[in-house]
Amino acid sequence: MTGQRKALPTAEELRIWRDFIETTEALRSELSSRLQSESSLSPGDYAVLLALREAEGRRLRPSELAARIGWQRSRLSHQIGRMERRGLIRREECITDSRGAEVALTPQGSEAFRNASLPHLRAVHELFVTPLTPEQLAAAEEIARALRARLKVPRDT
Amino acid sequence: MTGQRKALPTAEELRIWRDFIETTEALRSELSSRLQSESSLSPGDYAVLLALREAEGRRLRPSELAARIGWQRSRLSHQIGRMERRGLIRREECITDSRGAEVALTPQGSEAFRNASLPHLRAVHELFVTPLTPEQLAAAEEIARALRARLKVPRDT
DNA sequence: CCCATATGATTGACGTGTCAACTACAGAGG
DNA sequence: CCTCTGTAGTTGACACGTCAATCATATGGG
Repeated sequence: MTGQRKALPTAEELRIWRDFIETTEALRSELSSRLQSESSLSPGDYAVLLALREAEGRRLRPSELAARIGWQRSRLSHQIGRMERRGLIRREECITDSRGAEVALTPQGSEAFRNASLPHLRAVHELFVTPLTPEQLAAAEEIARALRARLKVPRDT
Repeated sequence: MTGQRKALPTAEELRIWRDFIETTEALRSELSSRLQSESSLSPGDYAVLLALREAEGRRLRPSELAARIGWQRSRLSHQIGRMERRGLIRREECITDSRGAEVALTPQGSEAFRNASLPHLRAVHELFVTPLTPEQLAAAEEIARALRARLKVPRDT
């Protein structure tokens, strides 16, 4: 009833927004760069390998894999192509649906993930967990929840 | 004295981390998509246009521009090339240093920014400011500060 | 059985980001 | 003046992401 929906951020709110978004971007970028230099894996590689390791039989249908990591199918398809060239995963035909495919972890992919995992988790601890107080960590969770709630809504008038 | 520096996140901390990073990524992606569909500008375009508008004479040396928005020069150079093709900015020679160049806002670039600005700020308000309580907004600021402090440090042992 | 449509997956075009060369000029020292 | 080194900026190769189009097969209705 107040037209708040169309309101603009104040200078202060805008400053916080920029700090916040730039910081999370820098954080992502630093994690990505460490993962790359320590393990020759991109964050995308890591996400795919993680999902496959946790999957029944270390294999998944592309659609199912895409759903689990929240990607669009075409993005995954490109990623799978790149990973297959490097021998991290293997594409196989699907028995129950000849339109479909299956993505399977190779021994090399499995090993690459094992080597990457520990350093990556340490980096997450160092760069995200350590700098925050327990209260801030809890606040981060609530902030994420609040933001996510608004994002899911299609976009009201 | 406790080996904490090498510690791993707990399952709970890892969950929070994933929620947090995925949410900020989704937020960035939504903002980007709205900017694109409402104004045909990418976040990169917007950042460059904003910096130029705020610059003395609406022009900047590429290095100075890169520094202000925190980009590497090569990234900016590619961006400038794309924006020049679309008529948003213009490259000019630099009088005081013949190695150098200057990037100047064109009337079209200026107008594109004007058209993009209001809807973009509204989106920031809607998707970031509105969903958070004042306490959460303050907490977001502190969290960003804490994370940034750790990131700046080169990387201790 | 055959067709219309839906679904699984891939592809190509293109914008974007990083990294490592590379070009061209500036500026200091001989 | 000349060389040596540093700096401004660009470029090319390649990884990545999105979008729209495409291909092949599945599937339900006549």
